[in-house]
Amino acid sequence: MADDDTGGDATPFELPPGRAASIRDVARVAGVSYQTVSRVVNDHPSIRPETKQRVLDAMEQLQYRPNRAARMLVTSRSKTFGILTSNRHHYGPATSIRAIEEAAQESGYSVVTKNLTATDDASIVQALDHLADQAVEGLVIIAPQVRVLTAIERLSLRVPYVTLQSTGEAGSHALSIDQVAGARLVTRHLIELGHRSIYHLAGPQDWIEAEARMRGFLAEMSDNDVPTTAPILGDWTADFGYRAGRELLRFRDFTAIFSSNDQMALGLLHAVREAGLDCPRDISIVGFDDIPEAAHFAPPLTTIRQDFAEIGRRCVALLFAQLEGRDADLPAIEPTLLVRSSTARPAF
Amino acid sequence: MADDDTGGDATPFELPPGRAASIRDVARVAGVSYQTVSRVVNDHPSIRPETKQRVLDAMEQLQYRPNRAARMLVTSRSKTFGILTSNRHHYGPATSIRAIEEAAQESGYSVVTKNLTATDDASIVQALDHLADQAVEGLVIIAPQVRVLTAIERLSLRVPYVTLQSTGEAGSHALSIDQVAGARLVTRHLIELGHRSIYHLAGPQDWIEAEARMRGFLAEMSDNDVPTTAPILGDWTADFGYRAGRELLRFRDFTAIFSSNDQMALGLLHAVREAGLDCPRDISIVGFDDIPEAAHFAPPLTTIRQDFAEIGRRCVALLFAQLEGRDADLPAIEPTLLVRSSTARPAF
DNA sequence: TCGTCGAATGTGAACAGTCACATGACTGCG
DNA sequence: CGCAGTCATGTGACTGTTCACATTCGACGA
Repeated sequence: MADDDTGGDATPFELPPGRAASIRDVARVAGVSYQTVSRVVNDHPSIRPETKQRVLDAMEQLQYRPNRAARMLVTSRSKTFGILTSNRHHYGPATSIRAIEEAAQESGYSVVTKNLTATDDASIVQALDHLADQAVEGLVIIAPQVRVLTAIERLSLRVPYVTLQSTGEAGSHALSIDQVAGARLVTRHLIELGHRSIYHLAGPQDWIEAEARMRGFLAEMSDNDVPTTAPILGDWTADFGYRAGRELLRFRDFTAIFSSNDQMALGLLHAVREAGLDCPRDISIVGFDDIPEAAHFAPPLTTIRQDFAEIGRRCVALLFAQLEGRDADLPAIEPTLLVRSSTARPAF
Repeated sequence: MADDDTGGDATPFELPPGRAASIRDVARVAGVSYQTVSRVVNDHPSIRPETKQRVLDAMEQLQYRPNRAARMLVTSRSKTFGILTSNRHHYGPATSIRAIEEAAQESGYSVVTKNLTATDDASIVQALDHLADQAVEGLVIIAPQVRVLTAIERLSLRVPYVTLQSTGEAGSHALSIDQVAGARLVTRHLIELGHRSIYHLAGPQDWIEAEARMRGFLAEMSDNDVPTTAPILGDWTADFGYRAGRELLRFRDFTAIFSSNDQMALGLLHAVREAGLDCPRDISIVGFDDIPEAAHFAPPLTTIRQDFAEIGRRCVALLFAQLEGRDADLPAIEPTLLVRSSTARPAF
């Protein structure tokens, strides 16, 4: 049953050196038609196990690799998602990206990330353009989202997209992680400790999560009838936190600061120390994100932990849902409060 | 001159809804052959400016986008580089990745990053496989490099690759950033301050840069006839630094520690503080990398700054050099020492 | 005046897959 | 015993682009 194949003679079949094996080469070696090989590759049900094995062997022998380009061309599906990110070295985004990559790959998708260097409209458009060139089938946006969103509208990209954080308004585009709830959580923690004058060091306001955290802060404060001052708009960096802290400490008309992320909180801590004050004795500071370093700050930072990996996974799930035209309604992920040593009752 | 085109009548030419415009559609609208359109796209020299404009207009009108897949198929060039990374959220790698993406894109290349979750051989092979599926033309490796390198050998990948850090030995594959020099720099700094018992908290030894930094440390120590103890092998995390610090402080038979990266130094700082000691009065600590947060540690960290962006750019340059078969000999980048407040003369 | 050259453009065939349809063999049923 | 139906496999056409090779046309030198 084995020696009836076409020309099963001494020629071990070698292909021209430069070229990689194609489906047809495999077919020839296995003694079947190229279509059969294609069926094996896509494991079509009706194929004899014996034939399948023969094809598999041939593939092994020729080191066959399906050609993505050809498949992409004919199916006009790139099996690629794009991620638009701007500060990827931040812990949260980076963790999510990793999870996205993994989840995507499980479904045979790959991921192209594009970094936004500047946040002006021109570079946003250029970045989206680049992603469009890759024929991405879906988009995850971890960037100054409001601007990107309008750019997408303007370019009339016909691609499903997901923003990493809840917009509070949008339907299937936004991932409902309750940033607002997280912000309320830390704020309540401070209030319960007895703080009555609390500053908020916010993130850039074109970031939806920055805006959501700020909303949560303001809501919790007003719910508890604590008067608020205008939030300070930062840029996520420790440097900014430091400078803001120095500025703030010139007056010292507060007992606590809620920083919209952990990096800025680090800068704040630095400024407090430099002013000869002690956190948490004189001033309580809380962060947001729980980066792996936060536990080793001086003092270890009270913060909000978010499950960034889970967020990433959900991004992919949502994208697939949109691709398949169904509505995936994922329950919101609840952030958790991590009380460490940077918060205490106010001194007076 | 404008109304002599073929059939410039009332049909505005619309293509079947689902399909995107192809080179042939553009050709029809512009009244030229598809080859001419192809020439315009690749800006071939001999094409009449007038014709070119007509084609350009048609492209604009149809919102034409060249189809990557088709081009890839026929040229068998993916115009894609792969990055294999393992701890991308670390500042250094992340910064380099961004620079790589940018530099690549300038030459019309895109970048696919693949994250290594586990560092066992199986997942390395799987990751390389995934990258190979994308038909990447070059590879940048930011990962436990020695293992990856052997995996590449074993898979007989015929792709030029660059490792982010100097191996000290390899030729054109390795990027010569002088890790050894950097390590010598900090070590000398400590020695010059008067330290004679210095511990080294190293990175995982399958990371080439970890190994190089350790080599630099040992070399500088022995050059100055300072006796050394065996380096402690860490995992780059602040958590590890903290635990190692606690362990080390039980004996306190040293006056300084050189940590192979800033994160571990942060953990060390934490342990020192917790032991009721002061850095730098009791113990000096130095890091490596100069992450943006290092300036805000308690105390601000003395460390080695590396130009990660420049490294990224060079990766791409090297890759192109390898692709074109020429030898690019880039001068090494010299790291610089940043003295902040975590180092001082030893107390006794 | 004619062949030659180069510029500008067109034609056919590849590239490596998938899809729709066709074919042949075998099974089960009336 | 013939016919329908399924299983296993094969054939031809098509995807959007580039490459190698025509073809046309005007200019120019012999």
